[in-house]
Amino acid sequence: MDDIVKTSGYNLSAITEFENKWRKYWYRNNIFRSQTPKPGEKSFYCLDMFPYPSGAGLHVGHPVGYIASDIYCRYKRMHGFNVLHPMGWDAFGLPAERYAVKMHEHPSVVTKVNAENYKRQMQLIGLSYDWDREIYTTDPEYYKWTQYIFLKLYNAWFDEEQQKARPIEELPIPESVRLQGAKAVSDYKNTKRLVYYDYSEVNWCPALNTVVANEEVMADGRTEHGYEVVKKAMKQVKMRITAYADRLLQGLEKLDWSESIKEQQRVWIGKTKGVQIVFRGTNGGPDIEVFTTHIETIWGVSFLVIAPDLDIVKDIVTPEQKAEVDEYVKKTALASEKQRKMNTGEKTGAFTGYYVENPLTGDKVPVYVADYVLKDHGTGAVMGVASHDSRDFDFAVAKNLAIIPLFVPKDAEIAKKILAGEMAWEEEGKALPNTNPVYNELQLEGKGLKECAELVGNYVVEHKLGKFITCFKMRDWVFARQRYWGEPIPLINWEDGTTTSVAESELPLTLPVLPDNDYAPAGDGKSALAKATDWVQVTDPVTGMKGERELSTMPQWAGSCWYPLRYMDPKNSDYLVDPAVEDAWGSVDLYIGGTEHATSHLLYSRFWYLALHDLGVIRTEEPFKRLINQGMLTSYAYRSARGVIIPIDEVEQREDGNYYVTAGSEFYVEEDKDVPVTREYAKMSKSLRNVVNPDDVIRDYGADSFRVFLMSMAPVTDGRIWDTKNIGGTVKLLSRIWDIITGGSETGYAETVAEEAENKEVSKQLNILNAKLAEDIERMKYNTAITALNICINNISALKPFSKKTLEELVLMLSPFAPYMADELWQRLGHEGCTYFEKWPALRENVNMIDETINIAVTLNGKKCLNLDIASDLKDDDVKAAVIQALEEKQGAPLTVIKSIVVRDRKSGMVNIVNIVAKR
RNA sequence: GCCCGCGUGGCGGAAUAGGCAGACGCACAGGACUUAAAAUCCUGAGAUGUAAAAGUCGUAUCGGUUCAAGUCCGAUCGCGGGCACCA
Repeated sequence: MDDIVKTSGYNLSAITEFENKWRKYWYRNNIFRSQTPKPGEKSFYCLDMFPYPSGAGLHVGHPVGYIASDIYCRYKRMHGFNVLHPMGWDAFGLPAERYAVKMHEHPSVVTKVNAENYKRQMQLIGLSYDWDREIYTTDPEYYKWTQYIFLKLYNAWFDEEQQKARPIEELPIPESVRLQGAKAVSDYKNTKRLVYYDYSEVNWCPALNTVVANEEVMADGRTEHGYEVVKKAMKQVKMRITAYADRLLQGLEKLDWSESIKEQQRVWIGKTKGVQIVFRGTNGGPDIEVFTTHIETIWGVSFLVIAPDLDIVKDIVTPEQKAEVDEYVKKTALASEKQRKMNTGEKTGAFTGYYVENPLTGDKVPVYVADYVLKDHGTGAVMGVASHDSRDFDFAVAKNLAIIPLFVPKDAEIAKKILAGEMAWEEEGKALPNTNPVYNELQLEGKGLKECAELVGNYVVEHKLGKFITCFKMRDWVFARQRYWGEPIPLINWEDGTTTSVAESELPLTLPVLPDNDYAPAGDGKSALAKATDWVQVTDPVTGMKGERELSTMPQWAGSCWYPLRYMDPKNSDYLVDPAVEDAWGSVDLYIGGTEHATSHLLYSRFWYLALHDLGVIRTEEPFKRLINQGMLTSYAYRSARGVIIPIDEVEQREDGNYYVTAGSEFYVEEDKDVPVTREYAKMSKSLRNVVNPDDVIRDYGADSFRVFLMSMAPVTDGRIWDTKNIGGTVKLLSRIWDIITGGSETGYAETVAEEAENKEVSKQLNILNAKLAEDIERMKYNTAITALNICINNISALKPFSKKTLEELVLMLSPFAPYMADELWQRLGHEGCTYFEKWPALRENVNMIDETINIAVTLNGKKCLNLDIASDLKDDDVKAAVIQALEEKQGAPLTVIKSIVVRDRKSGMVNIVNIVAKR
């Protein structure tokens, strides 16, 4: 493996030696430590999404983002910025708890072991984290503040008028409530808090014996580990994130995030505007309100559908239909999330026997229950318009209900089908004639969909039949897990049915150690905490009333919602972050991580910041100004003819280009020795035996090569395929630089010349490199930055000897990418300490960047026909004349020029292309 | 089904704002050095064509705008990601 690194003095033993040396130097001297910025000091806050430290350690894919941010930070540092670049551990979570259950050991033990391993690997790579600011979300000194924030939100309500959270004491209590006494007032407050209890259906996972969040349920209706999820009503702690729907949506506009993440959040929030309209009950029965975004189709309503789990169902169902409806309601309630989703397309339902009246036509409309209508969206009731909604169409077909066409498109074939009731039409069309008086009063016939929608909507609102409303798809956040390994929720439920919060002074409310170290859930959906009876049972010292602590813990997202704040002031025991310190750093300037948190962490975190800002707890409103999502790293995986997955390092490529199992491997089978294995690529995973560990790569090639290689493969945001055998090009580049600087000297550096004696071209090339690096690092295109380094080396390597200044500048420009080597060379050049604190080289002045003659392309009538050398200082007219002369010479005939265009490079102003349009 | 993104040599990728497509690297071939190999250095290469040139074709496909299109517009196909009965 190590035969690639064999050139010059840049060989593996030397690399290992100096990398170890500098690693010790950096971390022992704490050179990456940062201090709170002083007034007027330039600062930069760069944050990596902190990892959950799993037992497997880092594979080579994880550091893509870490190295990307590290290069950026080192570059910023060299530009005089005070850089905050911290790292910590999102350490609560299921794997550690499962391990603890199995081993009968407190989960903090394995958590610590795993995190230490991650830290070791990160230091191996040379990441410039300030480890003095390391945090664990599981540390009581940390989760004390998570609980503190929880209490702030619990003791707050959302003022719709002001569109902001306010302390619960400021909640206006209606006179009618006040008259009913203290208990009524308290209950009223509880319905308004940002944190509240709610009996609601949750995703219940029987296998894990816990509740999981919507975003943890995959598209197939299972958890990410494949366990089945069913619906179950439970009393849950929830957070009122929906109150912030509008602000979360609007806030996106100001953020420098990828459009795709913003769009995912927009879709998740799911804002829709429509009309809520009342269908009057018949025979004295209740009215039903529906929400629709297509009020213009109200003329085509042939039925109404309500969600089976709405309370109103039992009030409207007729005696004759009761049996059928009851059975349907029961069946849908039992159906798992998965079954429900599998049913897409096939419509089922039951008739309630009840009728309502269409407010515009007066028609009697039958009411059905069907599970394709969701209780939580709008009013949980929709108007069935079979001809203009594909779901309603399917339902109408299944139940043999009327299909009333209203709009048809120009296309005659389609129009015919719509009129025949053979298909639903959901796009633009013209309104058909109708005998309804209101329809004709509004003169809808012949008008388009949108125009009709406006006319009908306004009519409905003016006549007080309905109102314009806005709906959101987003639901409130179920903020509880029936698990042990999470932050305890600081609430107490008393025997009189009231709930109080733990006093701030009692925080942190720490997790109790459980008897016999038994961390398995207590069953019945209760977390393992139920077993800590001493901890759970509380008695009010004043009244003697008994109570029980909330048994569920916070979801894993809790700690990560606010962690950027804590890094600024990690040891503050008086407050989560000193406001002055928060002001000094501001919010995160650059946040780097994967896309998998698009609608979870990144949304929850924004929600907490907004609420905390409203309540005056923190100063900033948005956590992350710029977000970069690194691409996924995949790796090849090999499968033998027998279907066995072969580990990546036990496969070799033969001359025919195919891959075979290496002789001597335990997977080697004599009969198959000439049967190629198939190659696929996939995310690194144990089961595919394609995991590459950075420890191994660094052992074989050094950390600098690992860093540069990983960054050279593709832009940070793109996916990439790891293939160790391609690392040779990177090693070669670094060794060429090494040779240029050292010149073959054992401990010193190459022979140098005075600056004036150096080849003029060198200055030009260094300036080109410098400008290119600045540009590429800023937009995080490290692959082209490394290319620029390569080009520069190619262009100057034959121009030695160099000045010492040149050698120094090269080392400094290399430093963010390959810091170990840069520091070693820096020392060889006679400097004390490391490059981390050095200034990035300035562009050299008085360097002639322009050659005397330049080569230009000439196109005739849009087609390239020749290249021409011209003096670089010619004016456009002279260029044209020269070009036309050259063309005429080539053709041997005069040219009738119609038009001529001289294109100059935007930056240099040099002629690039000349295009001549001539008569043929 | 809907939304978003992307299709460039054998491969990873470059072309930042419509201006010489294929930079740079990997892999490959030839040469130098070497007893030999490795390493290193030099040279070559989109396809087609030619003795070599010239020429022709070429950024998924078809069409359009433009003096000029990988880049802009329209349609089609393919791949990747997200959402998924949200009325």
